[in-house]
Amino acid sequence: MPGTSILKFKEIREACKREIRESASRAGYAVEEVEVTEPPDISLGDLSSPLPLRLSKKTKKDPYHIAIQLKGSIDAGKLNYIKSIEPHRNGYLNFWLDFPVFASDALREIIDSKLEKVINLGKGKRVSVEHTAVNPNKALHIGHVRNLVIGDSLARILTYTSHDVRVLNYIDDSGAQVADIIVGFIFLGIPDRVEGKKFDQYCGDEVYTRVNRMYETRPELKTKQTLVLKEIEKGDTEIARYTSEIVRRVLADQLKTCWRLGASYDLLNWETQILHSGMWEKIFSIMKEKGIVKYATEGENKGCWVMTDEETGAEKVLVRSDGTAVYVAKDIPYAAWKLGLVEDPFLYVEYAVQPSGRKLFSTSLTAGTKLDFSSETSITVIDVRQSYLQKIIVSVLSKLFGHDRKYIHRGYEVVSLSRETARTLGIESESQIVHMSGRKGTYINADMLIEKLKEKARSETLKRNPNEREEWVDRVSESIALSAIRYELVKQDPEKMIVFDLPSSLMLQGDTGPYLLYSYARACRILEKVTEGYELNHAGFSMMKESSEFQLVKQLSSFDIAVEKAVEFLSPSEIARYAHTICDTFNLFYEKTTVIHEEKAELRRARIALVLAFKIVLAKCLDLLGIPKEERI
RNA sequence: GGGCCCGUAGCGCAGUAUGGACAGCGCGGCAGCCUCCUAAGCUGUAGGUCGUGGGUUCAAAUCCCACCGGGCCCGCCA
Repeated sequence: MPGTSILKFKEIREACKREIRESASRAGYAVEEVEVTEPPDISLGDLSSPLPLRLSKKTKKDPYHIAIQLKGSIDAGKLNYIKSIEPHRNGYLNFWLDFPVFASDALREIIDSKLEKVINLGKGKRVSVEHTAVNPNKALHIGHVRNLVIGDSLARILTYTSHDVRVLNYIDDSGAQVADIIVGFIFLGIPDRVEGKKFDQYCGDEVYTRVNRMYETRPELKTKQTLVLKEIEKGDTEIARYTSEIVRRVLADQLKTCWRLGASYDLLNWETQILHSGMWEKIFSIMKEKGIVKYATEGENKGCWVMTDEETGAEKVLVRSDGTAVYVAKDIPYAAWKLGLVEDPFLYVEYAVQPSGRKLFSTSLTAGTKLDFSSETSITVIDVRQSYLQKIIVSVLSKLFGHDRKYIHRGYEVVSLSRETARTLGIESESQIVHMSGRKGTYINADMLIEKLKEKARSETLKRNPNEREEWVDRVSESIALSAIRYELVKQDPEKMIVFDLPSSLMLQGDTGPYLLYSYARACRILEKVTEGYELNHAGFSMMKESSEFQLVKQLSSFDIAVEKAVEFLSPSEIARYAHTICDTFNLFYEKTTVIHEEKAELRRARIALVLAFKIVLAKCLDLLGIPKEERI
């Protein structure tokens, strides 16, 4: 088991907290939590505590005097890397780092470790992350990509922090959306083969939308949908087998997009198999025994099995009067399976080896081997519109099994379209935003967006590298396009809606993925030209004068703090923002100083170390965000 | 009717979880910087009643209450 890896900056901050607490206690103040933050300006020090301000509240003493008092009782010998401590008039206790000593040690631990060692936050805990889960009747649109990018980044971050991660992709192969395209193929004679277009796009763009338009003019078609759904639920009928074949063809194309976006999975969970596994019947009978569901003998839900919400008293139907389970009810056995709370009815077969090299398994009820995909914690990445239903699942699980395992809904807001972008799809709207709709065919397709981005990246790349081989240009354009789309959809707080605007999403400058790649390539190009080694002696760092140099060292040494936040809040955007911050500082450093042309050898070698450390940290961020790296763009 | 989320510069966002030192960044505007490690970069400038009103506090974008605006959810659909 690897030890917890803590970088220098956090270590120093924690040491300051401890020593301030002890100093306060020696000075006669009882203190529990000590806050130590970075001051807003470098002239105010490297670390700072507002504790004197807080103490003045209780004691009614002048905070400045408390600051002086605290400084007096601090045992400076216990604080490595701290050069000086100064009380500030405003009531802060400010700390200055001994920069040359700090910088050389901080960069050494980054360079020596290459950040390859995991950060041991998870202690090997088994966690499942479910993401993507696109209905297998259409191609991915940008909303699905937000889901994928959040989920995939989360899985990468959790793996890096020593969680034992299993990535699940749920395939709803028995839902109405799939039934719709089957209705189109079987009852409307729409061809189930297409030339010159991905099959998933064909199904979504042409078949699904067409069938839904026809429902409006020919309502009797809905009975065909019901028929198909019944057949799928029965299983092993001609229609069920045909549906399975279509679903697999759609999924194959969807996975191409997912893999292209850098995602990979461990397991495909098929809804039909969950349906046919008998898990629901078992759980349903336990729910009946425990009184979690009851049979409604009167009222509007007469003849249904319902669950009552204690808070509101509202009834939620779980089993219809015809005996079939509703959507959320089907999710309950799956959720219980994820957490290993029910006997696993599945066998597992290898479905594919993914481009990442990772094996992708599929559940099976008929053949395969026994494997263990259960987890102590399950994370389901699904948009906020599902919050209510996800809450029901949590509630049922805790009533059934208690609270020793965690079912977490990682919600995120949807991606909608700007009015202008909606207009390009032929939608006129009064409001500022327009929601995408698969049924209506109003969405931005993911493959299309990647291609547009790639095209733009290609022309920019050719401008800068006119003599490069096509193969190289193609690879770099692809990486730039992927960096753009992944960063765009992950940088924002998940709680906030993304209003997608086509022209601005095609931008390759500013706060974008390509900016990160550009910064990375800049660092690589410097290191490529370096003809000597780096050096981590104090002398070189003591010659540094630029604030960007000080800032960059501190920021690089704070990498683990960003990772911890990302894990704590299950929010990959923390890493995206951190990556952007270090790039800003690096580019400032690049403008203000020179590395290979620096004449003073010691300073030059210290700067080489700084660039190298930057490259290592940014590379790790890009890995965690699933963004491909290029040494030159 | 009940519940959840969002509201910070013209536009898009960070900062809110742990209240604290002048509210930051990107795009767009204007003015600049490539005989020098990639100008997909950098600098300067203009631009803000932190939705509104109250409250708590020495101190509020941050905490509490109310209200306003926007989005979403509350189906024997999935």
